[in-house]
Amino acid sequence: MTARSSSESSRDIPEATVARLPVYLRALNTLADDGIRTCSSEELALAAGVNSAKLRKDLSYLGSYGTRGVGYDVDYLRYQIAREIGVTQDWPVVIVGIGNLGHALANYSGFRSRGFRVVALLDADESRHGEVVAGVDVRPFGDLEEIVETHGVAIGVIAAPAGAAQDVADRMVSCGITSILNFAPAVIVVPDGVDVRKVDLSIELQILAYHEQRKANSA
Amino acid sequence: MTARSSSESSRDIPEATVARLPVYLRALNTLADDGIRTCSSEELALAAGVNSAKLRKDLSYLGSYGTRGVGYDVDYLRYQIAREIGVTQDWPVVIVGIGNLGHALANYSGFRSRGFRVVALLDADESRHGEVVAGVDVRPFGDLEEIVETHGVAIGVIAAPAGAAQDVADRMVSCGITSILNFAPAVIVVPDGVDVRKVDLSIELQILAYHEQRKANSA
DNA sequence: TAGATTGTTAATCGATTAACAATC
DNA sequence: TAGATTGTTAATCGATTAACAATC
Repeated sequence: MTARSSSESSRDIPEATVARLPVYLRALNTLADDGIRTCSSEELALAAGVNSAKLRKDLSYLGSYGTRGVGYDVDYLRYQIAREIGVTQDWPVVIVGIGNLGHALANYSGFRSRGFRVVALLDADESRHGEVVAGVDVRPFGDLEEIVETHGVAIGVIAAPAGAAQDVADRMVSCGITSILNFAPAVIVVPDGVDVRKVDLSIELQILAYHEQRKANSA
Repeated sequence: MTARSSSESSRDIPEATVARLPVYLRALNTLADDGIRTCSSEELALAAGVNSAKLRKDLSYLGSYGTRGVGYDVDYLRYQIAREIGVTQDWPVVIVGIGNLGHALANYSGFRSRGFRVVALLDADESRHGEVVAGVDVRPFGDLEEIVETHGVAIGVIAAPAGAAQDVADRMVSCGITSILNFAPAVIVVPDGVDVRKVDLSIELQILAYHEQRKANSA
């Protein structure tokens, strides 16, 4: 009775599928770079490192973009996935915290090539203000609101120390940012409607250590 | 009939649980730093950002380390989780590729504090050999085998460009490395018995972009 | 038409969660 | 004993996968 009417065809794509769409997009880009114009689900699955049944199931949530007996047109599927993810548009982002990691992120070419444009680098350390990193000015944290408004920033990246992460997140939210990528090794709490994803470098190593330890024990 | 006999009590911890153990460990460290000596599953779950039922279920795979009616001893549980993960021991790691990201990883304090010791930084670029980053020498990629043997390295980190990732992984595997953390935006293929985890910075941003786009569409 | 490959079904598997008996 | 909180059960939910009908 309360079905949302919409001209959009795709609805409720499972989270696990959403997380894999960028992987498929990257694989398609690689195939395109190699001059491949058509591929089967088997070939694309191989390039993406997943099971082909899973790939077809995932793609079926987007629509029916393949041709039975033939496969997928690389360029066409690439465009459809990019559109679905939203990377056909430009996403201005701000990075807060310009230590080693912030530096690496600012220079990361993978952002720009996928429509993410770093419009500002913010740091609490006054001595760094005015510095230029990767062609972008380092500015005071207090400029956040102005920058968010000027550029229509919806996505913020936290590369600040753990102790500052919650404060940074609070300020981001109050300025209107609704998506946060958190590299600080700290849990941050945000209101409903704000998405947070986190990347914790040492957690990934710890997961490997766990399995490594088990290998050693069973040897 | 083929049950493995072992003095170890914990068996077959689900992957989803393994991935959360480091999060619990971090939360416990934070509590300990705040001088808190005992906590309930509710309190720890809050600090870790998970549901308390899930936390208790997760901990139950390790054993029975709490006290009904009382809660968990922070130090004791911390030790048990650290032991289970394997971070009570020292893990020598090598990092291959010393660009911006490799630089940031080499300097990342969260590694050392959790028992991961960067024993070498390797780079194909000869002009960087001899350089010292974060107190560690940058050495030729060809030294990998010697370093792995000398230090007993089991874990390798790939911070090289995407195009080099598979080659680096192959070399790591042939030198005896059995766990790889891959930061290169490329799928790498390894033999059975070798664990790979990957961190792709731009994929996380793309997942946020997808949700951001949906918020905009439904507004 | 014959061969190939998609898109979908349905079975299985694993993860989450609320509820509560056990017990400190 | 009464109150609190764990550890476990069982129900639910979501994700994966093999198999195959649909169809190019």
